Amino acid sequence: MATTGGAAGRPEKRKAITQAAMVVFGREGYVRASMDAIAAEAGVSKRTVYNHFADKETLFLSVALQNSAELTEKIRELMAKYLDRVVDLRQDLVDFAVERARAVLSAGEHGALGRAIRAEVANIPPDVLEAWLEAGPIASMRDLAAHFEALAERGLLAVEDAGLAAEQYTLLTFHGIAERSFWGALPVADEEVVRIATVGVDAFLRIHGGPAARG
Amino acid sequence: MATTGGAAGRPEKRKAITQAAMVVFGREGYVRASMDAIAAEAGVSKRTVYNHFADKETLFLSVALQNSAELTEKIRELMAKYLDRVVDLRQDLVDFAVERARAVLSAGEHGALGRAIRAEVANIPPDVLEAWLEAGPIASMRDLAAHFEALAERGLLAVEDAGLAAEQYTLLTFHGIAERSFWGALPVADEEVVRIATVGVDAFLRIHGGPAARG
DNA sequence: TCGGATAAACTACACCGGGTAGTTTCTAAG
DNA sequence: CTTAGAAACTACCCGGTGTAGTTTATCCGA
Repeated sequence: MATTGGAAGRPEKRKAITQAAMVVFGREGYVRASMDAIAAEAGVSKRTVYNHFADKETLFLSVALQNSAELTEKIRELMAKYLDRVVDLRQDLVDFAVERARAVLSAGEHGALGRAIRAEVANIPPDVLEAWLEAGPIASMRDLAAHFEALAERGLLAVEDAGLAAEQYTLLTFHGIAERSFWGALPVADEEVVRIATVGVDAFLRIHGGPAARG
Repeated sequence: MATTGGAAGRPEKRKAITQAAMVVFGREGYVRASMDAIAAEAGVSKRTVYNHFADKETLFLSVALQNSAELTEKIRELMAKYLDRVVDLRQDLVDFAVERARAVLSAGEHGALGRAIRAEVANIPPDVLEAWLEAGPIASMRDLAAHFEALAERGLLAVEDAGLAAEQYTLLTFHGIAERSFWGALPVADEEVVRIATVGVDAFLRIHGGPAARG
């Protein structure tokens, strides 16, 4: 019987499998990826893969959730680094936008799986999709909103709806690049990332710039 | 020999095939879609499909380009309707945003194929991808920029870079919904579309509102 | 205007090669 | 005795081709 959910078997093998699954699913997408390829990438027999995960779909969804949580954590660290102790608001907002774009879209790593999920959205069970959103994009948005709230209390931003501000910041500084690079599938020049982030922050500050930021 | 490029065979059959291909590719995605399913959907034998299109990839790319051009034309009409003779700027910008979102994301139709392309971007020949972008998103952006330019000359908008304004308008009024619905894969309540468009336009006018729009 | 000949296009169906998910069997090692 | 590895096996589906027969459009002669 496959130990689909709980931790079973050698943990390091399981880790190797999930890591390999992220790589292969991210590179090939769900449909194209084969269990043989994942087993090979993990340096493990296919039997072992099926000992840890019931089937292809279970493996994919499991890895997707894990990846989503990891990325959220990484972004959370970036926020702590750039938005906790703000001195130069505009510069810090630009730096965070750039680093986030790099973290999500830089070749292969975290964003690739997100692309696979977006491609498969119609075939993902609603509750799993919900969980993925909650652990990923929604969580990041909440974190960002909390930071904006704090900045607003310091008078650096003028926001009545921090959630809305977080969304608009993300749209203006990130989604343009994400769309242009097709969520990391195509490379984007780093100067382009910086340029878009800068322009986006300026626009954002026009909307939500606080008293201290208004000319 | 397959008559891949030129018009050959019965035109109505060819039309039925491209139409069916749009439906099936849009619903299943490139990899999952089978040529059998497309032939069945078209009410045509599989051999006929291969008489009109050399192979699956050719059919997909051909249909993608056609679809892209059609959608661009549809959006162009919406711009003509809402942005040619503007009287109430804010209302017209909202109306256009809502109608565009409906046109692109409404269940199944035009946006579905775009999703398939975004999923396959890594496997699409660069020159074809370029052509798709040029006939689709880039063309629409240019059209919108031209309209903004005209509005700026009337003093309704304050834009120095109309292209940038067009992008920001699109981000603020459209991409939020597109991302939330995964480009039409999941349904979105119409009130939500209207709400996001309205909020987006207000933000946009904070950035680029012209003299006549400033309080 | 009509009726059949002709050629192109289409259909139905079997078929091939290749690839995949998932299972099983057997073997080795800790 | 438990766990994993290797590899073969099953059952299936897909892209694409070959073929033989059928439909459809076009044209030509009376």
